[in-house]
Amino acid sequence: MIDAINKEVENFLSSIINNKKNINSVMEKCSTAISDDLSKGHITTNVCMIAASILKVNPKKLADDLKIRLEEINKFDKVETAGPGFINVSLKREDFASIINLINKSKNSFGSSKARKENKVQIEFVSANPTGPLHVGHGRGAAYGDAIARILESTGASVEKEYYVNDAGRQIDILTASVILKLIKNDINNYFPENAYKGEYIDEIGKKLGQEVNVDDFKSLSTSDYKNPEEEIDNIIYELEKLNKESWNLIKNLSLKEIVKSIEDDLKAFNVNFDKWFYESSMGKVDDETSDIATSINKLKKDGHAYEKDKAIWLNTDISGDDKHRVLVRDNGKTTYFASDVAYHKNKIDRGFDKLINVWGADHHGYIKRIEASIENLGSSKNKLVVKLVQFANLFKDGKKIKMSTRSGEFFTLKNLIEDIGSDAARFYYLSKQADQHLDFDLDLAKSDSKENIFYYIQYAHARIVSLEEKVVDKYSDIKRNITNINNGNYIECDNLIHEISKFPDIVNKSANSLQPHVIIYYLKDLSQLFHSFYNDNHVLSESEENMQSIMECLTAVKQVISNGLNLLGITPMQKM
RNA sequence: GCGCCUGUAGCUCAGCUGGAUAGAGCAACUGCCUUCUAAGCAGUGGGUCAGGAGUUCGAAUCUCUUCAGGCGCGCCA
Repeated sequence: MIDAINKEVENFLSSIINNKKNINSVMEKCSTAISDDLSKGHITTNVCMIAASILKVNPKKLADDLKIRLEEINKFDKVETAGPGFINVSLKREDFASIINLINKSKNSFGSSKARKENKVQIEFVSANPTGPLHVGHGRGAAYGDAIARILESTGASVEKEYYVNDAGRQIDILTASVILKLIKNDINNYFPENAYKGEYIDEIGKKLGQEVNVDDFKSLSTSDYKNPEEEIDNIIYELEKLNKESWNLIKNLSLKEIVKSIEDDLKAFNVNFDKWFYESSMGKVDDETSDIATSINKLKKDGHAYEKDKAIWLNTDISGDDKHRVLVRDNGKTTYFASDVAYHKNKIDRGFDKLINVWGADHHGYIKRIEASIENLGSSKNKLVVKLVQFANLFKDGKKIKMSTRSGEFFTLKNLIEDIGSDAARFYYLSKQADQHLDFDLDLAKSDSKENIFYYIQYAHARIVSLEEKVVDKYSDIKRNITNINNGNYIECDNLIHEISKFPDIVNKSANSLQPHVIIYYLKDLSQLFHSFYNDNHVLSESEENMQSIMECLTAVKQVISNGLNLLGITPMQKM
């Protein structure tokens, strides 16, 4: 029906505007959509106000003219002008109610579209260093990345979810050293450097490796005084590696494997599954000329974007407006983390994605420009890359902020969170606010049984409908489903619900275009509110059988929309509460 | 100093590609369970949309500016 209006609007515009370009511009800017609520008809358009600003005429006058045209095509129940120049269209009842049948026929696919079928999208998210368990900060990135993957997929994109494993840098050496030191602690007087990882998980990895590795050679480690913690840990790594290179590498690989496995398990428990785990180490080392990392650096050098200065190799990042040039290869010959990332993004682009979405912690925002520069310098367009920043989440329990301290190894992990409130509630609250804004996450609220807990409020609506469906079948085992009494206007109590569910496809598109899952959450809250209100005002089981047939068709559609919305967020709808 | 984000009801937040009287929950007060799940519903009160200027027929929304808060600015990852 919106299409029918749009078609007539276009005819109308071409009769008053003689410039094709201006017509297109008006069509693009104006909005013809489901109205906010029924007091404004079913469908509303602001096209007259947009056109008026170009034509410099009175928008109300345009609206009066368009109204007459819309009435002439005889497809609608009522056409009205309103306010400064809106046109509100009321549909015929059977057109209005037809959405119920559409939803119940489309089922899971209602709300999805093919709007962006050409888009091959890659989303890289979480990508936490594999040096410890995921904490609640990572959880937010995980919930967000996974949700936008689902939402984009439902709007026709082909999405690949990828985790970038930083397994090549110094952090992994520190991890390895930490594990070894824990294993030999009795032989070295419980010596433990300040900068090593201290968490319990280090002991656990040690225990798991116990039989498989031989740590005797490491026991002769000499511990002397160091000037600072940084130097200390670097020297310990150097010494340990020298004592037994083979064991070192074995422990390194096994520790990494353990950690990645535990990260993967935590994410699975969080209903997040990656399509690909990309290892930084798979891009090789700079001294191997055929490696990804060497070829990208060499290409940058050859094209004059990278140069040598003070024995280091620098990338010229002027093209993106970065404040200074960045080091790719240090004066000691080792590549930087940035060099890996340059090669990684080249790798991603070479894999042929139309769009790359990086979900990063907000503390990385200063990093965006240099990556954009590298993409441009490697001959691609930085417009392919979209970086979404995710702010940290503060957790509150008993009204107090939960302290995060990574160094000591004592922190509230994602696993703790899932055990505490469940994966679904955790995902829901992570997604309840725009990702790039600070989130105060109240654990007590997430478990509370009041309306303030929107998660349960929405689930409750779903569960209530499930329960009603069962009760109705108990009463009339052979009840037929149809919407006759809604179509003929004998039953109008569902109208608000019908109007609300018809908005869902627009909501999904809006969420996809803006990459904002919280749009869906607020919509589901509104829909649930209308449902609970309906439920209190109308005792379904006391209705006539004919009314009930219609009501249940409508409520099944409502249930379907809630379910589809929750699924886009990676949340399982509750059948019972 | 530079960059990014934020400032909307007492509190927590929606609304921000400009549009119809600025919304919701909580908290306060008042009603609704002999009937489908009260984790519910209905109602009342509560706002200089941080301040100022500009663009516009129209600004919480766009621009500039001031103030306040958060984060980031390594040859770390």
